[in-house]
Amino acid sequence: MRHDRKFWLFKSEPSCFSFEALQRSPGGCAHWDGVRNYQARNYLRDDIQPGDGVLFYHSSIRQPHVAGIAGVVKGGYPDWTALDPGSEHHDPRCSVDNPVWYMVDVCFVAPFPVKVTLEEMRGQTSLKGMQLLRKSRLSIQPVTREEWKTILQMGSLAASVVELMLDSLKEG
DNA sequence: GCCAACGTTGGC
DNA sequence: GCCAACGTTGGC
Repeated sequence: MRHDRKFWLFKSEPSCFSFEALQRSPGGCAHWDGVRNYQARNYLRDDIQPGDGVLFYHSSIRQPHVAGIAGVVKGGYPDWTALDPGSEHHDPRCSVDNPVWYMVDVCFVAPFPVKVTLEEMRGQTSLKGMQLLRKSRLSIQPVTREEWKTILQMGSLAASVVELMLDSLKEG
């Protein structure tokens, strides 16, 4: 069993890219591209590894919530949308030699039988330390194993089963 | 739609 | 390298 798995929360506006859209993507997988914040970039480039668990969070809607679980299948590599003049994420400062921005690949793992809303998370004493509930507008945030387990429990997902699914994702 | 929080830009 | 101005995020 792997002991170095990390956990993350990825934010997305569902009108832009939803958890359901990830599920419908080819193979249930997609590039997590377009991130244009240095702190988030550093996590993508340096820390996020295949097999890591992702809480897929829907932001900027009436009831913000964690919609489900995704898994990382490919660690950080250059985000080519930054080089594409036709992309809305184009960044003219970037080149092949200096990509600046990075992305990872994620795959659908499991939806929450019960969506975990921001409001419910705020009500959980054990989640008081979560970055999401404190300051950050950061779109990629680390999540502790304890926070991960609490949120899975709130959403009626068995953490042990999800870990097995993340293991199998990692193995291909 | 408002606005607080906060990241980025650019003049000095 | 400071910091004011400005832009963006995202909950409400």
